[in-house]
Amino acid sequence: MPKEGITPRATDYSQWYLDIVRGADMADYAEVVRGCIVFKPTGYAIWEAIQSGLDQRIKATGHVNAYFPLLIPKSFLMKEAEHVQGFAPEVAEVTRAGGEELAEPYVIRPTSETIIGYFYAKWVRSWRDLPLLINQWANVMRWEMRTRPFLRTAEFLWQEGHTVHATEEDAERETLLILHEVYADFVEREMALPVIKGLKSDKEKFAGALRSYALEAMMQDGRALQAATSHNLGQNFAQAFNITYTDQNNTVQYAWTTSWGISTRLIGALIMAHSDDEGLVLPPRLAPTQVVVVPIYKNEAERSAVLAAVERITAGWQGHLRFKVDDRDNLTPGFKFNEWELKGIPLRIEVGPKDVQKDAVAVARRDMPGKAGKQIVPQAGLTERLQALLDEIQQQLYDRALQFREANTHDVQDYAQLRTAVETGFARCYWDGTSEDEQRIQNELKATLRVIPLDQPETAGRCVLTGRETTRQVIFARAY
RNA sequence: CGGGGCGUGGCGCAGCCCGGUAGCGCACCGCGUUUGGGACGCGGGGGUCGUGGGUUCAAAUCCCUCCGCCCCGACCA
Repeated sequence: MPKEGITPRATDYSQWYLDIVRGADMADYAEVVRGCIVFKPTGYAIWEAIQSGLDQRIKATGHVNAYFPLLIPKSFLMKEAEHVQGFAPEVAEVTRAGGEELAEPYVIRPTSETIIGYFYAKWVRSWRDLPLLINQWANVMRWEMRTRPFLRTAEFLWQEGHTVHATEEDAERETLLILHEVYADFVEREMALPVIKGLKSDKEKFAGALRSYALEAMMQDGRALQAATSHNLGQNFAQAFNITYTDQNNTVQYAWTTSWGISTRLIGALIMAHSDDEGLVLPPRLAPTQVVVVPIYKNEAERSAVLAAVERITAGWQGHLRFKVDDRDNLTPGFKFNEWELKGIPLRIEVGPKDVQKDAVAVARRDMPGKAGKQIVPQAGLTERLQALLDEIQQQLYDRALQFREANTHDVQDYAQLRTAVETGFARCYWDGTSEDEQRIQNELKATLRVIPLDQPETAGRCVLTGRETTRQVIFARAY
């Protein structure tokens, strides 16, 4: 049955998204600050779960955390030609402070390559100082024309890794390590979101990078969302900021740097990949609360019996399950069912007088709304059963998203097929065009070259636009 | 930045055309009855009608100004 206040996806996908954000109580518009949102506790808890999973992987691959200033001298931004062109239009500036006009304005960081580059130039002297592997968790600001909660906000939270290496090979290895071991591993395993790993085209790469790698995911409306990026910056920033080291042969060399990031936009991806017309659907491994218990009773005698049973049942859960008992007395069970569905809690346990009598509980799966996902199970062995169910749900969400992506990815041979394919999903095709050709497709079809997958076919084919033979296959799609 | 829409209790809206006591639903507070899929009754609180100006005996309503927000595009994580 349709949820009150949630526009069905089929009616208006964009409105559905906004309804989920509001309905699940994840964010509030920061109405007084253009394009910004308040991350409410429910939404912020998801970010904390993302942070925790990523931070572990970042550290496990040898990186450490640090923190750099929010404000960057404006001149820093100007030092890398492509970089300034890419970011200048959307930076906010601080021109006054302490009641006086500043000699040099600061920009509020849109990303930190420049300020970090400045310090790295000071810190790096010898080949022995390399690699330098630092990550920072921070907020950044980009004055975007059009904003949407989580997906694109003027201020957003992210992590940005910035590393320095002695050789191009080392920098490339780092860029790919992050893509595979940190980002793809996290997004696929924890968020249950299948991704296509690949390279960005020159047109789409990060402003100032040599090469950008990215993870692309498909949302339920068939559009692409870039879930993560990892950039090999070459020597561009090393030259702009004079990051040099003395090698084993006593020769001064420019270093090679990388940068990589994941942002609160992932919360938007999470919503759009898994949720349904009943509300948010959270993958169990990421869900701040995995199990909610709703006690049901009619009178005081039943109440004490049921609550005692709940106490007994949940006693063994500590350390095994993240759970919550909804013992609010002023709301009906039906209201609670709807509320927790809206908030995406993976499993709901109902404990009523009938269950107490039978030493059973009712278990409802969020990924299978309605009767299909509801069953009565014995209290004995419940903890293990719930853990197994959570694993099953996690897998189910991943499989479902992957099937959806496969079903909506079309191999296209010519322009007419490309046009049709990007209306509903990904178009996979051979490509030998230029940046100008990409621009033309963007103008005509509103689709962009999302990614050049790392997995490439053995055989050659004809470019969807030019007809030239090529071995390079790419994904075109409309994107968020 | 171009195109469109909207500003009225916390939220969603009606009222405006045709000027005359600011209203409805939800939410909120109190009491009581309820509770296995969004409970019900009774009582109650809360609004500079976005801003500034003008017309008028009288403006939420008519005229002008400014501001803000949302949606659709181009730009972007």
